[in-house]
Amino acid sequence: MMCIVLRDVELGKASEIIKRNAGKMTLLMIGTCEIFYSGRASSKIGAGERIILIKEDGATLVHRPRGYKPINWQPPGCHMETSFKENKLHIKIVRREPKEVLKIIFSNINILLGLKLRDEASFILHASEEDMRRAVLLNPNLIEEGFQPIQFEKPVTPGFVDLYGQDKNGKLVVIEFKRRTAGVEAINQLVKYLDHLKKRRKNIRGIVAAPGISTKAKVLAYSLGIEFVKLTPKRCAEILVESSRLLQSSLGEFIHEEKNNEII
Amino acid sequence: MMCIVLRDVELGKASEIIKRNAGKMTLLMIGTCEIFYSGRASSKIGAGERIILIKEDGATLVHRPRGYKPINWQPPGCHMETSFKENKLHIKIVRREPKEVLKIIFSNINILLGLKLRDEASFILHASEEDMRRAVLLNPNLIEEGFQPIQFEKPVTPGFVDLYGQDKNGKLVVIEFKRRTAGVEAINQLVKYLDHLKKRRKNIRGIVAAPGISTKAKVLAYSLGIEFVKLTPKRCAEILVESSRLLQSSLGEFIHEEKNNEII
DNA sequence: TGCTAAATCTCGAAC
DNA sequence: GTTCGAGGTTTAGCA
Repeated sequence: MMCIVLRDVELGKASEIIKRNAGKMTLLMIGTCEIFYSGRASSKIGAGERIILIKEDGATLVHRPRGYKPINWQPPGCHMETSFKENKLHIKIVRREPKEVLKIIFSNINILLGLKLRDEASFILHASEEDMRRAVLLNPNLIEEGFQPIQFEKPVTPGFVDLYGQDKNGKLVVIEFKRRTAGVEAINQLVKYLDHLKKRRKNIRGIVAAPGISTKAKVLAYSLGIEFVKLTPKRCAEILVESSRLLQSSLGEFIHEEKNNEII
Repeated sequence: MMCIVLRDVELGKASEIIKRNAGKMTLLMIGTCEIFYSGRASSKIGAGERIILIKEDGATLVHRPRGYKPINWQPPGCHMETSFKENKLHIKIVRREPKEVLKIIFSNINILLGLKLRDEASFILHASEEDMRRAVLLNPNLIEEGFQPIQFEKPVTPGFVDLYGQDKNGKLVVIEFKRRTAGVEAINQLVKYLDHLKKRRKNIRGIVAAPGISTKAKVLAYSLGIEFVKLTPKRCAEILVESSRLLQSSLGEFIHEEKNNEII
């Protein structure tokens, strides 16, 4: 990997290097700085030792020694200006719309890195609500015995991951999927949707499929006739992997990737 | 600042250094790795050059060369294990509850940093919804002419940033603040709250104070008799700074800090 | 501990 | 471009 590594670099020189490589390399600075932000909100923080990461696409992160979140940041697509004034290095990262400015003023840089990172790998994430839906389509018994899904070309209501079907008695069923413990909102969302459907057709069962249900949601669901079915995203992921395996015998290599998912 | 800087460190040695300093130093690794995650969801990504940041509190971030968000992460409070197996460096970061595992497997480390960062400065952020509320208290005309706020010791309903008052005709007014364009949820939230209040008292005006309102929310608000008042967090922040200035003449130095906010 | 709502939320899709 | 909903959301404030 091509990279620049400088220790205790003089700020004027750092300014040059940063200017020359902005947008071309990932820049990493570790040193003492003050930070000011103004835009959708405004913030400031006095001098302290921090890690500043400025990516090729302009995305900027300021990390303190603790915590998951950056204390300040700027999204990709920002423009950077640097200057060396009064023995301090000023870095200004500007976003156009909405207008936001992040100003980092270094009084000292301990470490300055310039990196050309190569990373073409594609990221794969499993077990979304859509994956849960797909798993139930593959294995309808996850909901209950005799459940038969009905698929439509397009979901009737956008922004509502759901599944229609009928139970063993032919009664219409609407399922709402949640990847996490279902709260009151989940019940309300389903009820709202069922109310809408019931204008056209009576006698619909509403089921919330989720790994758990909160106490309040349980009470509310009971009072509204909404049912709960325990279904974990993990189990669904397993089913998706399993079905991939079955396909493997006929399809061959396609699955190789999927198998790697079973980690730990 | 005390720090370790190593280039192209042999993986077995890296393992030793990481083990020795985990939880004591902020660790920064730049190199080629594969990553696996399993927990609330599961993910994987093949080999690529990335930046891995492991903080003293266990917070872990994996950054690719582009984008604001880390591709993988682990929150503070995690436990780390490292091992050197089959010529590769394995780092496992484990969260107890919920059970989550992040596995980083390095085939190469270009740069390894160990940092003892000192950062005791306190972070100050302005222009929250609470700031908007405070600005209206200072300058009630922001809502409308003749508006008079009524403050209670404690908010009547927790988890609802609002303000009571009466208009020039003495009618009760409830204001909900939003720092961004108000959507349908904002209207629903206020209506829900008003419905609750109306059990005791009729004739209440509901106002959403926000920098804008979405088309759907506008229609919904109109149909429900909810009013909209344009109010930007920026304007509110200005008012708070202004009022600080007025205080300055009598209070002296307290404001010095606030003035620094006007950056750009 | 559990729940609720905010966040400089970010991100992506649908309209 | 705007709006809307999901997110491994995270985080903070209370009951």
